[in-house]
Amino acid sequence: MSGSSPTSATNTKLTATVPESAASLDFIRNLIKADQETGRFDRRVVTRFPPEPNGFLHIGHAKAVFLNMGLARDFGGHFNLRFDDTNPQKEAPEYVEAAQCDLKWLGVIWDGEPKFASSYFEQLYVWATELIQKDKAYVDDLSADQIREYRGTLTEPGRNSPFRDRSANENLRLFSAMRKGEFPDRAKVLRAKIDMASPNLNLRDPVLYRILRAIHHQTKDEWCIYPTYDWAHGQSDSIEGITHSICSLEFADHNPLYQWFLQALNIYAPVQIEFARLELNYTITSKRVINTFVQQALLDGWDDPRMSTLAGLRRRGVPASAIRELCRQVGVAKTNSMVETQLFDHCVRQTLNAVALRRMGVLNPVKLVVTNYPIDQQEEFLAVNNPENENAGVRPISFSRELYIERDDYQDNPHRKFHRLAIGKKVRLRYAYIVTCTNVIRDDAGAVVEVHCTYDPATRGGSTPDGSKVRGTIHWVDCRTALDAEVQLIDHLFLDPNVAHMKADEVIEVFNPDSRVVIRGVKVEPAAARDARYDTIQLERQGYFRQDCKSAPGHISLIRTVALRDSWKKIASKAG
RNA sequence: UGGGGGAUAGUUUAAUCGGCAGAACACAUGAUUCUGGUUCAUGUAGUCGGGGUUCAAAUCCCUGUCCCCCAGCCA
Repeated sequence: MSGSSPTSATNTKLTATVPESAASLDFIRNLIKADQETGRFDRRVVTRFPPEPNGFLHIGHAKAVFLNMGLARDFGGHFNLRFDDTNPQKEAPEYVEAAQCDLKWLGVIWDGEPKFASSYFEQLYVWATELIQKDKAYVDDLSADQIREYRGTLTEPGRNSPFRDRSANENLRLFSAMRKGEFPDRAKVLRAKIDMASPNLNLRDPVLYRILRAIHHQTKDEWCIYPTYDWAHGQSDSIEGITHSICSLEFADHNPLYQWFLQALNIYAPVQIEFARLELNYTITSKRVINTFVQQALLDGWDDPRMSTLAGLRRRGVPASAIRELCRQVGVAKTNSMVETQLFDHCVRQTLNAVALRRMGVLNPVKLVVTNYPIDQQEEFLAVNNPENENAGVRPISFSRELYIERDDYQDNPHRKFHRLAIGKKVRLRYAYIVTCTNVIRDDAGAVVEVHCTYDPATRGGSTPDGSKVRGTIHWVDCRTALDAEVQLIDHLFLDPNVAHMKADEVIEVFNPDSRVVIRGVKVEPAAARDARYDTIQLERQGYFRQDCKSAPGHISLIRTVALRDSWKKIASKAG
């Protein structure tokens, strides 16, 4: 700190919580650390997460929220949730609700009550009149089209509006009349008087207020004029005492305007820092595109399990901690970047591997008959719930003469490295017995309808008392106890990894029609169906699954969160 | 082509004052394994180009190239 010794518990905490041991901090943490060391901020760090409630939160928001909350936590500061609700035409109360629900699920804890930019409307109005009195704002009668014309272009300066030189008194009177509803929607605006020739277009007399007769989800019909983002954002930050206002790269050009307002009003000025937002390949977050897809019934809704909305990821069975881990691995920088979904999948598997209960389920069943097993006999084996965690315990699984196994686990003429069933070959039925395939029964078309095996009673539990090695172990479920289920196999929603940067009307062209494949006739052990309702489970050798919370009551529909890594696929494809 | 931002393995990132370019994912090979999972070991692979300063440059200087953002009364 600035050399003075800490005198209060608060100060002690502040210095003590600066992350110092960390080998490498991101550029924002380095900046804040430097700010604290030079005493640039004499107060503790305050950050905020400021979503507009105009849609569902997605994985990109997760990065922003973890960054802002992490900053506050790391530096012993304060973290606000604020809804930037300045455009009632696009916003709705259900988004305010959903955002809080999604954030809680993510494990985000904000300090105090959620804030709303709309609760600062009166103060913003007062400040606007102050600007007018200082001859720094004026009421403009130009239409939106005319304002655009007058603004000039990237290379040509703009021209002053003919209404730019109205007197402060006239502006005050007109602005007050705007608020009172004396003019039709969009008839007039309040603009800052800055510089129509500025090379930064944001400084060419930006609009501060527009007339809009819309019912606002928070302020109802109290207002018919609404502040723009630029006018509301910085002052809201200032009111909340935000020290570091973190935003995404595209707002860098707004920073001079952000500071201009605060200086003109002579009020506390936070520092704005821009970072690159999170983009995932094969993924889109555009609200407009998502809406179009929902309307065309290509998507279930905002919580479609193929989507990278938090609601979609949650429904898919992705744990919140995996999203946090992804954000941690991705880091924070100013370089535009596109993260591979493989990294995300890795984070999901890593998290789930440690905690997911192992269960057995057969996606594409064929019957296996243990011909030398007594017809009336049934027994139970104990199967471990999670080999990564002994404390997860065991569960009983039922075994009898007729089982379901994966159709793929039998082959007529197997590749040399195929370690599963073929006539004459041995395989271990997981946790049960070693069996030897004797023959298969076929239908008229030649398709296998039953695989026949004999079992060795000495191998009970799957052990090999004679010390022999059995390479293959396959999963199975008992026909007597198996439950019918369906499974939703989720794949990329789009076929083009760069879809996030495509034009909205091109996106439809790369929609992946196989992004959700529903498989029926699946057989699962009872515990699988039971546990998948509350947690994401692993179906051994298949992947991680979660009961679809949107499916009909009593109907078992498991969404595959992510498949297991599969090195056999590579071996098999090499062999041809 | 006005302004702003950026460029380190395939991807995302790290590198204190100018001092051994380091990770993770992906990929490849092998070992272990009652999940072709997990775990472990090993390997392939990088400083945008060209000059300059220096014993020493990802880092400093000059110069060029490429990418992203900005012309909403959206945020």
